[in-house]
Amino acid sequence: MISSLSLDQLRVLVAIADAGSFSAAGRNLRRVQSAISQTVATLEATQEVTLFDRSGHRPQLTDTGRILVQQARMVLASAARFEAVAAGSRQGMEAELALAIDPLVPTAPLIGSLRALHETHPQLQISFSTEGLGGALRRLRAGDVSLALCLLLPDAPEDVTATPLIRINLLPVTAADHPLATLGRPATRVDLETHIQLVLSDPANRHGPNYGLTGSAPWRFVDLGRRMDFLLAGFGWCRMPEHLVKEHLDAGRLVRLTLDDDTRGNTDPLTIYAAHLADRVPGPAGRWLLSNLAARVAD
Amino acid sequence: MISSLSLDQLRVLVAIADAGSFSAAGRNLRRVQSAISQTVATLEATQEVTLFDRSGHRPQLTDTGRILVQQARMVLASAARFEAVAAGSRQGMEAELALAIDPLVPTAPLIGSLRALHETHPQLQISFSTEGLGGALRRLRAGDVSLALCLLLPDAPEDVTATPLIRINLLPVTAADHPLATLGRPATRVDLETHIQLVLSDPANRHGPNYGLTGSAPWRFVDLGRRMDFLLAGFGWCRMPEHLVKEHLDAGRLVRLTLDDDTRGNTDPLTIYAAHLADRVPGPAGRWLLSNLAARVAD
DNA sequence: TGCTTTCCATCATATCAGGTGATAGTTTTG
DNA sequence: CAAAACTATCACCTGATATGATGGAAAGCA
Repeated sequence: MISSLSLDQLRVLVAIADAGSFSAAGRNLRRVQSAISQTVATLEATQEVTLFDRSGHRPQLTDTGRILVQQARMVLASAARFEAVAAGSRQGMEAELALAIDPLVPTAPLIGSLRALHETHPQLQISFSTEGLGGALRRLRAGDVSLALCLLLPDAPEDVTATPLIRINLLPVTAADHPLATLGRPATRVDLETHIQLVLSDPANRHGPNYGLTGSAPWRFVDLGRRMDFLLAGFGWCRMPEHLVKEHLDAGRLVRLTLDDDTRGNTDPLTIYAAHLADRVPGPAGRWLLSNLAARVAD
Repeated sequence: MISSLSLDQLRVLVAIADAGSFSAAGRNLRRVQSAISQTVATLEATQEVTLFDRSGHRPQLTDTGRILVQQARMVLASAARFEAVAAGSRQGMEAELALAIDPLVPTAPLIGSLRALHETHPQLQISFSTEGLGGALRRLRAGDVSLALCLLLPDAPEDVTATPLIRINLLPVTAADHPLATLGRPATRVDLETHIQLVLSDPANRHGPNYGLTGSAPWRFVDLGRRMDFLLAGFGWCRMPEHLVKEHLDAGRLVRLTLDDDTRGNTDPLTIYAAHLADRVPGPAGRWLLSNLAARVAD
């Protein structure tokens, strides 16, 4: 046998440390004292350590023994976590919750909900991925994640079930020193097409549809942060979620564009959906997260 | 039995995950395949979980099973730490190393040595205490710590064995705007006695000897940092370790006092000793730390 | 397709770790 | 000094578990 150490030996050791004597530990564990004595003896023999100092009346933990009791508590704690995970999945709890979210999803409420989820279900492993636009849906379809927070444009697929979660306003904006900012009248399609549009695009699908594409000279970005850098630097215009540009608008670094009727078609609020595969319903933890998140964004 | 989970079950579970099949795991563990099969069955029964999907040819880990394998690895890792501690103490290694240091001991080399000690003996628990002057020696005598880095003034006690470790220069200093700083001649005993001396004193022994006490109006401090604050604020003068005031001297915030022959008696370098009780010799880790520290301060 | 190999579940049997109960010795308590 | 509490040791026995054999199913191979 590679190692003869057993959890039972550790349980006995900790019980002795807690109870204060071999006999008391035996009573707590419902074993006779001799069994305790013997377990300690074999533990000491197999590990070749002296756990108790027998010179006095009742055995006293040695220095080594005290440290090993601490170690034993840690082992038992991790064993308890093992059993907690088992108990969780026994009640139908998924063993892990894998999430994917699209870049446009606001992270503030998500962070709060994830923290609350971890506190409620400490043994649940949570994994999280965010990639370019469309990545969340792709990971959902690939089976990598069980829950996606994503857009469903241009069309709602058949194989996923989605519930609306948040609506975010997209505002056409540009830098304060950009020509479009000083136009003095609503921008027409021609105005827009003569300037660079900074678009988010699905990196895996470069020639597919680009949500909100109007102009003809798009620069393509995968992540919002980098697009924001270019936007602030005055390289072009784009539609941005209201909550991300509010501060810049207030500070005057960005300005909101007014569009004429012709180009206003796709300025509807964008809806973020919580989606899962139709044949793979989220477990209790996933549903808990969704309801918590829904309550949080309702504020 | 409170919990029937055993380390052996976890070893088997992990072995299967590593080997890829029950049979291969059995070969690795030198048990027949039926023993593996049975262990898995009882683990699944007692925890009431399904670890393997038996629908295919060879059992495949379920989602829950995968997570539980991860958990099992963590339990086994902590069990391995338990055994590492036991193995360490089997070789005479102390189970924990408790240190106490006096405030004047320079911390820079100590931090380096402690980090190296932790890398060399990861399973060793290191505890560390620093209190007022004399506190290290007191904790050593009380048996709280096995090793003290401390002064041995005014006299070397009989019951401890000490080896010199570092000599630190004590410089009489005061703030640049203090009257003593602009004296223009070596300070006499009378000069010093008319000004406040900022002394470190043993908080447990307020009326005992105060190392380096010259003046008659001492302000007593327990920690060096606070004393430094008062020193810089121009409240008085004191002797400080060279390495702590070098920067302030260079910057002109503090100035070194020159003393006349009469008061120069106790300006000898102060020796920091590594001390242990004569009847309680440090183990390998303590000796390792001392030699590493000695090499470090030799630079 | 047919043969061989590999794999797993099940069962009866054997074995051994470990729990039980009794006893003796020691220290503490009153 | 007696009673109580505690531990070590021993013989004994129980039960968990490893073994070995068997059967069936899937996969590899010619």
